[in-house]
Amino acid sequence: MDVINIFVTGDLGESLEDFVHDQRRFTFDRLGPDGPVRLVEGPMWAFVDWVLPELAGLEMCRRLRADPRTAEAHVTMVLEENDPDDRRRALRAGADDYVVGPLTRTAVLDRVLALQARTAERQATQRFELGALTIDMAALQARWAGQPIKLRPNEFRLLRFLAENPNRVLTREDLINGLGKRQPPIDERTVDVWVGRLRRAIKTAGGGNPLRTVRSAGYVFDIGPAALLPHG
Amino acid sequence: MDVINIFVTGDLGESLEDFVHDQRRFTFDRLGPDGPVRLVEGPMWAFVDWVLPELAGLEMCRRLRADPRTAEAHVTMVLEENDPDDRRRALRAGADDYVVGPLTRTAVLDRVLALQARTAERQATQRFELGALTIDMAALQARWAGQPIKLRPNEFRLLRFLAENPNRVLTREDLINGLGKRQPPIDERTVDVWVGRLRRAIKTAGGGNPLRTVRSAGYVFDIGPAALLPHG
DNA sequence: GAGGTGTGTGACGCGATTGTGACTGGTCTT
DNA sequence: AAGACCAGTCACAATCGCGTCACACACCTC
Repeated sequence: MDVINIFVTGDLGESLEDFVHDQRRFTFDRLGPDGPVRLVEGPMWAFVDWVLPELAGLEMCRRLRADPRTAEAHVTMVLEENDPDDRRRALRAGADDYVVGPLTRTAVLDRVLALQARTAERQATQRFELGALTIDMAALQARWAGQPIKLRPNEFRLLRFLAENPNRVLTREDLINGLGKRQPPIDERTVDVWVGRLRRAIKTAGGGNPLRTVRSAGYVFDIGPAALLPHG
Repeated sequence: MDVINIFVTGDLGESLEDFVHDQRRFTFDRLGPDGPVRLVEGPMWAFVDWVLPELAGLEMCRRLRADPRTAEAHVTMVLEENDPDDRRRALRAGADDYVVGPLTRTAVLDRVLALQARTAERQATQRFELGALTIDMAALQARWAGQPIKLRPNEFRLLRFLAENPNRVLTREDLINGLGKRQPPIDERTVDVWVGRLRRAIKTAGGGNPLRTVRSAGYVFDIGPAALLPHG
């Protein structure tokens, strides 16, 4: 079973316990001024308060990055206010991203699961599943609930690229670049046709429509974080 | 097309010209002791030599940070040797990072493109959590207590801008400018309609009303204890 | 070369989005 | 109490964005 180690500063540590969700075990630990209280194996996620009793959050952030035991951790800075300067400082101090507080259990799990899904699925290059959809990279074959989807080469590449970036709006430009079609230059509206054809192919195989249009922006492959969280 | 403006000190400036790579246009300029020779729009990247003919690199670095025209630039210090003390001094003087020279055109581009990609990735995963409200910039989606809010493009932009400046009264003019609608000129009363539509959308998703009207002034996104609670 | 498949593009039409003017009701001033 | 001022809301028209289709062209197969 996967183990995901979450470290938090501040009060949240007390109210969280180890538990299992979705085939993964989560452990929660406190993060003190001298680093993690306990050494662990596996991926680490750290949530660092902007203001700490003994130490500024930025300094904590830098220490995490400098310490080889924690240098690889994914660090999320917890801001109290949405100040652009603070955001910039946080990222510069080594944070990978940030949320604007207060930090709740939902916020933590939401964040970890969403980013986990995004990065983990991408690394399992051979075959990955997103809901009812299965994509087999080796066989160049996609299935919906076991039913094969008849896809043309370009449609498969499109589906693959969208599925590799779930829950993220990809502009038409992103998609053109992502499919490696920069040369010769492609009209952005052509992407609409690609998506239309892909949707029809999935539908023909009895599938739903995981591709959401975001007006005046692009397209997303939707797998809602709400679907991952039972308690909501 | 994206434009990336690169400023260099020292000799490199002569050998570089504007050119296009990877769908982006790069412009190269010299950085003199009095700052950039030319004013530009768009992101700026500065490469500062550790040793300069007229000026120490550290001092140049501080000047860049102090000058509002260049305060937002991404500053890379070019070191001759990999001395830890120098690196620390460079970062403390305001540099964002450093490379160990000599500086070649390839080094510059690699650096800029790599950092570009990383910050783009980070910005793409940005997410605010303001109490019950979640704004996911990657998915271009807002949620209230986990419940998706159905927003039209303009409403999303408005919510985003308000949430980026919480607890601050924004005039109708601020909002029009903040959404980038200076051209063609927009009637200020139109903002009232925007706000009305946004409020209704949040309410439809089961949310409260974090948008407070400030009579004869504008609107505020309220992040008070009351507004934070679901159904507040 | 004939037939078939895959793909990019322009055109068309529908529905969503959005700015605006008008009306309503509330609040403050005198 | 009357008037001035201000914000919420509605209906409507103009515009915009997207889905779709038919077609042209580039391949491949036999």
